[in-house]
Amino acid sequence: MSVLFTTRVKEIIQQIPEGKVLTYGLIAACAGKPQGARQVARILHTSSIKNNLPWHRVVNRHGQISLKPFQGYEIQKHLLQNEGIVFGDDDTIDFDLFLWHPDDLAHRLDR
DNA sequence: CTCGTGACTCCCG
DNA sequence: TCGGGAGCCACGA
Repeated sequence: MSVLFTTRVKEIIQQIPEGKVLTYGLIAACAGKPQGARQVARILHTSSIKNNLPWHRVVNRHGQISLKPFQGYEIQKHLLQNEGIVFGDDDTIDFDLFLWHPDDLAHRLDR
């Protein structure tokens, strides 16, 4: 509430632990804009370089990498696998195992 | 300030 | 089941 949407997005992404992932929509919702998934992607794209964010831990709501092949797809997949995340036959991540569940999410919204 | 773009998501047919 | 269209809004030029 007291901070910018952009700032929140960065904070949330930085808090994602290794071996876990989050979706664009979820991050957007946590940051206060359930419809801002696309903005998360843009913020991520621009801020990941400056702030050195773990952008590879962010995937779309299907549990798949949104990037197209030769556009970062392989890199992200490699980084995730390197952290212990497993991809299914359709390059899908199992949310039951790897989706990050923020503990104090509700509490975080008041910050 | 205005305009174009996009690492998403939802809704319909 | 799957593809196309529309909405969303931050960022860079």
